[in-house]
Amino acid sequence: MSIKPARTRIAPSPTGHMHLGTARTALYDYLLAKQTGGQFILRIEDTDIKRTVAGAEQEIMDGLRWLGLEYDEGPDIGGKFGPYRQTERREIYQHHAKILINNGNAYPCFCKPDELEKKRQEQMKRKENPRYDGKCRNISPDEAAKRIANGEAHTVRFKMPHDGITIAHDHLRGEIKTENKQLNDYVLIKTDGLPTYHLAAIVDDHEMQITHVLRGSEWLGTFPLHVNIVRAFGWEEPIWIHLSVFLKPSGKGKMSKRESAQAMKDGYSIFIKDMQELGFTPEGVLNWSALMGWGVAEDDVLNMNQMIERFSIDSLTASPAAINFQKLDHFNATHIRLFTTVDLATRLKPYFTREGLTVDDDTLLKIIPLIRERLTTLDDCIAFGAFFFKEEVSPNPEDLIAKGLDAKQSAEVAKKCLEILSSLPSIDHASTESPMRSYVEESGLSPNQIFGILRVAVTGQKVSPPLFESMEIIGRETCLKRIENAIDLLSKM
RNA sequence: GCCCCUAUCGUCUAGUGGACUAGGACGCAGCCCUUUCAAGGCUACGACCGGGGUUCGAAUCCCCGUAGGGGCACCA
Repeated sequence: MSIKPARTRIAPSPTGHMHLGTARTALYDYLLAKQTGGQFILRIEDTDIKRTVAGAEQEIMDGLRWLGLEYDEGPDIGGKFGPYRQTERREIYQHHAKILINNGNAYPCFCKPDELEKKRQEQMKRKENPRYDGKCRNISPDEAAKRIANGEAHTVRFKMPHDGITIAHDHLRGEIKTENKQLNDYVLIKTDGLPTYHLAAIVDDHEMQITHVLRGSEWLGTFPLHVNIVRAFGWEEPIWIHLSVFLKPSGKGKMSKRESAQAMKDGYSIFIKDMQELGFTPEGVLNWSALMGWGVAEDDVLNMNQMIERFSIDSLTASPAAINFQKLDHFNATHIRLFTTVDLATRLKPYFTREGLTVDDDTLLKIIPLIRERLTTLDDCIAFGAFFFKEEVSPNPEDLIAKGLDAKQSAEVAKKCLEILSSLPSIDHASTESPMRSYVEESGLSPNQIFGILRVAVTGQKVSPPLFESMEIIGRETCLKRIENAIDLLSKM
């Protein structure tokens, strides 16, 4: 369905951890670019030096790559339209600010921060909208030049028209009309010579030939400003798409530090780096976040190729979406079940080794079919499979006692199991099941009681993958040893 | 306070004037399967924010409320 190649960009600020919202916007950017045969670009918006956090840029790049959102151009790989870090583009913005000054759409401002702050306070006291009063709007170019030459600190402000209305067009919301008197003479270049977002983003999007700007709806307020800046340059506008924000699970407000901490306690996070550590998969995270804000009627389990195929900016939704972590679990588990055995084994191995276990690859491959459908997150493999890689297990003695039996009776059951199993040359699934079933029949006990004792003895836990298959993988000697140990434990009670 | 955006099951959403007894997914409840836990299958419960219009006809278009969200920086 592609018309012409789209160039899209994700333009995060390196001010903290990479957020879920960034990931979703990047996903949509990526899908649009790939679908149309265009390019997806990473641009770092680091013009606020005070807020820049060391390592944040790397985290963004790592996060995008982990998600599989490979960018075609970016700070670490370059590209035709670089540099891709705004602090390295200072002259470009200076140049463009001059263009605006020269064509009467911007002016130098010499007002001091404290004096502006004072005015703002007064305006608020008078219940007026805090707005720049235009003091420097009409300083003559000659005088301005002189003061600049004298080294007087100054900013550059956009000269917003006082009259009329600005009509901006958002692809999801249609025409957004704003009275110009509501708008402000925003600062374009700060005293430190670096641009604000308003100038930098507009200039870069144009210079980098971005065709579709996808960003959060928090930019809707300054959207008319941006449109005015584009028009002041006489440039063609990109297609603007303001995505809805994510709300906390209750739907009341954005995720705050408090909710983030609570989520972390529950084993969830809205930070990409955390999600990776918590055992979520790129496939799960992508599928989940994609559907918050993108209306897919049916068949909503999608991989990257399917998303690329089906994505459309026309089916994006404008209303805010409450985060639902249960649904993340669902998508994560669903994608885990879709992985091939080898793929899943590769992904699981780090979680086992992180736990200090030595992983034998053959064993790992064998246990995948047993644990796959039991995993919600990748790190669940510890709960379901750690005992395969341990020399010994240490069951809770209480757990060895079957329901309705006492320790002595349970020990008798364990002994009988040991007797049956040790008489077999091998305890593979095929040869163990039948004699064990016969024993259940004769004993008058339930499968639950007998297999329960055996399960705890062999795996060390009450909940495990299927018993006979597990014993086969653990091996005859180890199984018998573990049952003996269980008998020992029971007889001491 | 001012400006902007949004409004369908608890949640994410489909729906673009008649095909709607409003569809799907998550969750929840029940049943089946079953040696535990899952997975799987089946069934149930569950929504058009309110009020006015427009129209033969409105979830769908308009207006007014209401609610929620976002913004009002030399931050992005």
